[in-house]
Amino acid sequence: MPELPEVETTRRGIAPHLEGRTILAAVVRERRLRWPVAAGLEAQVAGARVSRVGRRAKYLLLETDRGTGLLHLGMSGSLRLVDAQLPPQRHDHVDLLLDGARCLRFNDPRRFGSLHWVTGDADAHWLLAQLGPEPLSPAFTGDHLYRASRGLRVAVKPFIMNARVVVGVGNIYASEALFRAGIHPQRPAGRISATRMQRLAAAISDVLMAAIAQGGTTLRDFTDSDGRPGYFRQHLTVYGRAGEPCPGCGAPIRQRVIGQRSTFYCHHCQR
DNA sequence: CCCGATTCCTGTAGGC
DNA sequence: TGCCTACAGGAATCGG
Repeated sequence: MPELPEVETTRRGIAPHLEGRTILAAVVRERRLRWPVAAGLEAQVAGARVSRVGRRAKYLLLETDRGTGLLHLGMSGSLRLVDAQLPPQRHDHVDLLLDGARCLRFNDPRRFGSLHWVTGDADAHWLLAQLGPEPLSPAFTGDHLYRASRGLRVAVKPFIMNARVVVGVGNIYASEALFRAGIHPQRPAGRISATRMQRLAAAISDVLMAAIAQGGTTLRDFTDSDGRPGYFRQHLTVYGRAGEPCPGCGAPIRQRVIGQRSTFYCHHCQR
């Protein structure tokens, strides 16, 4: 399920194939995604020349001379570059046909993904306007987390998964970062010291960078734009490891639901 | 404002 | 073997 490292892996995979290319046409087979694909999108896209493929949070930005494509992979979405003649398969919802007989193909079984076309400033789009800092940017610091959390009683895990606080931290990496920082996921965010928030910010950026270096995490269905899985799964310390010994103390990893999400942690090492 | 619950969707795993 | 149910989760939105 794509979190920031998986989206960044996808971005790096498709960028060389898109930048400088012209999108000849869009083919939308299924408009019912997380947000309905606008009826006029095909007309807006046709003829657009891609200058750059960017990323904001978990959104891919297809920057062109005619606007910006705003693509979210949801939790089961993937992009592949295929021959334009390759017949579409089940859940292949959108094709962007490129010059050179290639095609960027969006597949999303659960349809939690989305595609918008934005003219003007993409950062002002309603999906992006309220987002917090990028976790791998200088704006993301322990001090930011500390100040954003004062007075909040919400558990720290849903706090760091809140995109207004910091973007790109999904369920897997939230558990991993909290383990690395030695912080119990249930601890109220507003009761964590500035020093421990520094550790948490460092843990978040460290685990995300490490995951990007491994091409992301494949649990069951994530593949990059060439159809290859990511290899960070074997580096996950707590996620999906309920009952296994904690590498720090040997106590069994616990699993419980926090903020409606399955959470993994060591009761002994995380306080 | 704060925060928990609900909602969208389908593939997969587990129980019987 | 096969059916049925629970669960997975990003993130907007609703309700208290």
